[in-house]
Amino acid sequence: MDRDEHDEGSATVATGAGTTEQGTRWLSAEQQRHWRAFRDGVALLLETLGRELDEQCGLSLHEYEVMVRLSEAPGRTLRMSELASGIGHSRSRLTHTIARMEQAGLVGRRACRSDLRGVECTLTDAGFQRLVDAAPGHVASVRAHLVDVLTDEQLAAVGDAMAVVETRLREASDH
Amino acid sequence: MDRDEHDEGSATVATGAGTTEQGTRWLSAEQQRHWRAFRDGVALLLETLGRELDEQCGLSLHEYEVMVRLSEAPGRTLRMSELASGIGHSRSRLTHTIARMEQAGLVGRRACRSDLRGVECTLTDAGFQRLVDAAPGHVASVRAHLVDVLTDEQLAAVGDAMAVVETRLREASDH
DNA sequence: ACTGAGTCGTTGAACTTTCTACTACACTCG
DNA sequence: CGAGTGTAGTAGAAAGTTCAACGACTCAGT
Repeated sequence: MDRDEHDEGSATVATGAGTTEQGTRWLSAEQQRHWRAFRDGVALLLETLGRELDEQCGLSLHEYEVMVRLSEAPGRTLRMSELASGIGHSRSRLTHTIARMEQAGLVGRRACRSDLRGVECTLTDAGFQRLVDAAPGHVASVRAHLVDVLTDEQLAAVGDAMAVVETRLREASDH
Repeated sequence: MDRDEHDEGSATVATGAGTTEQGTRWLSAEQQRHWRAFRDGVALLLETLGRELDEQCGLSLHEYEVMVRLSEAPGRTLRMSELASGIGHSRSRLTHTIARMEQAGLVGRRACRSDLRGVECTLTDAGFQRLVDAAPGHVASVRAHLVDVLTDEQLAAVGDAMAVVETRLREASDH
């Protein structure tokens, strides 16, 4: 075991083990390179955007996302589960997040009229103002580290590709 | 406030607030669409890959990444800080993660000869075998949800774009 | 109406990550 | 040498996330 390669194991792991389950379609060197670049680039980008957002205005990327969704909803209000599925968080996680944000005065909660099981969550004026203050800095970060670093074609390619990925994943989970 | 748009606030947030800091270069509708597709697609993809890996072999994506890096290193050994910076985790986080993995028998630690401050972390045989067992399933997931869903050109475009993003971010932080 | 299955949101415990402080060692420069 | 500065790794507390279980309600079938 003296090689020193990739990520997904075709060479290092498979070679090192002597025999790995046959029939695995490993990634080609090219594919591996791209997958790894994607993985590492995304990790570094998201970490950077999150850190800058936090430095600029004390919000996490998750909280920001919650506020954006609420700000766009009619009446700046959404039900907990709509919010949760919209941003792909568990209901439990959202409950905790919203509880903290409610403490901070960013959102309010009240029972839902039409469905007594439900809870409606509303962005407060203070929360909205906080978002207005935060948005320019965040957009600047997204530009600085993603949008302005790529050509229009590259950004479009990335966006289109990830849209395909997301669509497939959603199709798969809806059966 | 009756509009219902995008993400980064140019219309909803700026409009809603009446006056936002002038001079902000908001994202165009196109750019916003691509950025949002990227963000949501990545989130869903990573969540799916992590869940499948965990179901298949009880490892998190982070642990898997640690094991891959160690498996590729000479002697299957790396110093804590090399490992941490390689995968972009804080040293503290890595300490906790490695402590858990050591408990589980996946890795071992010992003091570094050349630098007495340092600690060398080694993938055990059991850990390596665990990786060998996990790799085919994980590669299958990556194929199913990313690689095989895109054309070769799309994957290359995504990989190249994210490589640029990563390079820029690293340049920026090295001053 | 009544029952049973399913959804909504919450809760508290377990677990993971982050944050802050700390010890130990390395390196540089006078 | 030895004082000062910087780096490696750890430790514990705080903050955030996941998990399993629960109470409350809805809805379809009877």
